[in-house]
Amino acid sequence: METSTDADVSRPAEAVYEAIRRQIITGQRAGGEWLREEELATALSVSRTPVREALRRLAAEGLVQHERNRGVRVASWSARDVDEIFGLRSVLEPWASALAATSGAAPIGELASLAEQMDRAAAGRTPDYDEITRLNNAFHRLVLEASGNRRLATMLMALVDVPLVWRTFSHYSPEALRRSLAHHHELVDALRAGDAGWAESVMRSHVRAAWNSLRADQDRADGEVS
Amino acid sequence: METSTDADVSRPAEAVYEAIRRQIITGQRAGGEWLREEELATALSVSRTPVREALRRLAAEGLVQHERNRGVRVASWSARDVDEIFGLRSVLEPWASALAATSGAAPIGELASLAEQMDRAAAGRTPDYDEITRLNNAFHRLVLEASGNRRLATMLMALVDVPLVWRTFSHYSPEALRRSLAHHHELVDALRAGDAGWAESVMRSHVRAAWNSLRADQDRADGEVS
DNA sequence: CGATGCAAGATTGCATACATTGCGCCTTCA
DNA sequence: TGAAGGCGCAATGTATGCAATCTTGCATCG
Repeated sequence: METSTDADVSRPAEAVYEAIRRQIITGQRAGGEWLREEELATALSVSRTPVREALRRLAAEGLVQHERNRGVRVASWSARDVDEIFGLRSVLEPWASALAATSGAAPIGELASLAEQMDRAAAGRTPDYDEITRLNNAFHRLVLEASGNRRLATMLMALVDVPLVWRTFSHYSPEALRRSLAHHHELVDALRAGDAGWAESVMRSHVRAAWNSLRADQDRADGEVS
Repeated sequence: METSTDADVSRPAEAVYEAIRRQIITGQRAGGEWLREEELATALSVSRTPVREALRRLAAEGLVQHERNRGVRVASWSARDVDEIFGLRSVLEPWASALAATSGAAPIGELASLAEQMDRAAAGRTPDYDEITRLNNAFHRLVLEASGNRRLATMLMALVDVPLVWRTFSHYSPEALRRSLAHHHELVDALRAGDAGWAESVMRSHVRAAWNSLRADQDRADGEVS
């Protein structure tokens, strides 16, 4: 599923995929916006062929929607989508955490370091939400990989990346943010202790708290997320 | 994820996708076998373009593996793959069943009918495994759709379809087969009763029993599954 | 004035031609 | 005789051209 980091940019198809993906996730492309093959091709200095390939791939991941003979448009997310994604995450990520706790493959040191870095990024008067998001993603990714189930990791990473569009952390209240950061530390402790039940429970709290923050924010702003 | 049934065959790309998929699932293409674009194109009377599109799609679903500049080969499944897939199913399908029990969207009548048809297909001296498999898939598909979570349904269907390669039911002992069929009826009852906990539990038993049957068979035959 | 039909433009879908990469085999040299 | 290097074939990756389809604007008719 090749998510954001690394990837061989030397091949056009890969570079195009990364470029378009980036534009969507950073919000440069609004939800519902049409992605024209020709336009992207000229902008990226390639032909339509690799562009088409990238778009099909993004469609498979759910970041764009493909309409036959009409084109591809950036996916727009409804409250239902949020519920579906967080529902899945609230089932799968706790399980992944439990597996990671007993697999012995969890990189405790790295995870602890990431948790601390997030603390620093959140300190001060104006939290660096982009940095927090980046670190948080890396954290979750490591946990998933430590589960030992590659398919689980692949499926979940696609789900975890999608919400990037929502700038999740910027919706958090200061208190919710502090709690979220504390969860990370607690999860590290649970993993270090090899306590599957504890790890599972912490992660479930973590995901459901995030879900709730987003939902609370939606109720105020209502309507489409992206 | 467009699985087997329906789908517009009028468009070449779709027809090609279905054709290749069918060849893999029916076992006409062995695991590890190379799928040459040119060969498929001439065999299906289209150009390489739609063939490439179909192959990329199959790669995204995990049915084939793509090696850069070398080609695409049919995925070969190890014991680890079996564990990963059934591990995921044993977490997600019970949850889907619980959702279906309370959503009120479960098509009880259809499900009951499918369960009975499976009984008939399994009766007699020589069970019709292909028919049982087809009905079983339809059954699981309906349950997933009734969960109301489209992403969950999509993700799981890809997982449920993959084991078709393994001819799961032909590995069952007569007793295991009877139990599996009984599970279907019990699940229908649980759904009819709207008892989420019961539905979840039955489905978990169902999946884990299937997992065990496959594993027992593997221990005897050992080695690669496909 | 509104609705319908049609035609032109735009865009995707497919086919084909060219470029690039990887692999195997043969040659050659130590 | 074995290993290293290069050449040639085959297959994928990319570019481009053509056909089919959809949208849109305008003209025409009721």
